[in-house]
Amino acid sequence: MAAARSVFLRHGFSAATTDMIQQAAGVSKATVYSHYPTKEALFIAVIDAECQRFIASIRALRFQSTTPEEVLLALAQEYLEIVLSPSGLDLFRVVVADAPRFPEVARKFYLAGPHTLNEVVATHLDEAAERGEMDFSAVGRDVAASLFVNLVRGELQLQCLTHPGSVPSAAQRDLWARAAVVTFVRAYGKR
Amino acid sequence: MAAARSVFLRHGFSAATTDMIQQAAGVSKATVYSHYPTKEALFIAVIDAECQRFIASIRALRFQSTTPEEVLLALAQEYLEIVLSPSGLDLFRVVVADAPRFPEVARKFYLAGPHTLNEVVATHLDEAAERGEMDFSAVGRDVAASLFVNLVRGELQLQCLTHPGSVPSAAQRDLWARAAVVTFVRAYGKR
DNA sequence: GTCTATATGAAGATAGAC
DNA sequence: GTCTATCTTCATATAGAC
Repeated sequence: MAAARSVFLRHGFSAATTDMIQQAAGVSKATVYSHYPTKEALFIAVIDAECQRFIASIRALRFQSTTPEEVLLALAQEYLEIVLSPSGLDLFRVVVADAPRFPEVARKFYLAGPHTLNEVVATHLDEAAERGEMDFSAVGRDVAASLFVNLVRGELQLQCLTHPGSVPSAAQRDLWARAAVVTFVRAYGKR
Repeated sequence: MAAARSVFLRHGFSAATTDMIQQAAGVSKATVYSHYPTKEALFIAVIDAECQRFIASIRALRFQSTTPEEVLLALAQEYLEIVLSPSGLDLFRVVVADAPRFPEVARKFYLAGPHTLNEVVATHLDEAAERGEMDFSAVGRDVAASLFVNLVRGELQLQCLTHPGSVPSAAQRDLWARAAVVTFVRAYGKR
């Protein structure tokens, strides 16, 4: 599994070969096929496990800051770290690339990553709204949560995906996290 | 080229075979190789041409509305139509998937699509700022332009990429376009 | 459970005739 | 310029011994 994970995340489904996986694992071809019936089944197992890791890392995000700005900023910074990590980018790449061939895997990824985060954010927005700190009546809580997540992730993720190998600096991550929070709070914070 | 475009956009580089392209074009293997030396070269030619189409469609966006809201809304709606079109989604999928193997192609795509649009939007934001209708001093004009684009594209593009075949309704596109504009104007419009 | 060895098919690319 | 036929390599998957 570890070998398959490394190979599939790096090359995607089609370009990955069972030879690579077999060599990375230090076993023979037949050993791989004794555990998983086909290359497809192994791929699905790998991506499913990776989605579980993703969910866990997102659900582990914790915030006990004071102001809404601080909560959102902490959330933005930690989320950027996850999504811009090498494995985060590789997972996104592979899932999107092979979505037409593995639609179930892609759906599961959406639920594991973006959807889970939307829910986490929506919960925090609810609390802020209840405390009277913010107001989302213009678009609704769920839409607002998704808009915030996309503000945070958008530009940097796209740059990373189209400039493979070049990692954005901590300063850049901080800049975009703050810009997203500033925008969101200006739009929905009470004056 | 038309046959190669169809096959590469549907399957990506690795899963596409020269046989598919040859059959789709109604010619023989050797004919393909008499025009392009390798599969790689054909792929690069196809994606480059597609990026040119992308630039052209973005630069063709025109707006002569009155209020900043209307300009941004028209822009958002037309951009969503481009980016959520079958060829727009396929291009994104393939470019991102094969970025590690074809980094130059991926860089060109970023410049053709997201970067070009950022520039177009930034120009309009400049005009709005000069007219005193908006104020981007908090984050800067370029960052603001990118934030707006990501508000517009974010959620729907991600859903389309992870739910292949299911096209969002016109009502959904309208909902997200309006939500993005509302958020952006609330954040940066003069009161 | 794991190995070596191999079956079987398909991929990218070319030779040479028309 | 295009075709048919073919070369070579490498892919997935399996058979059978240890």
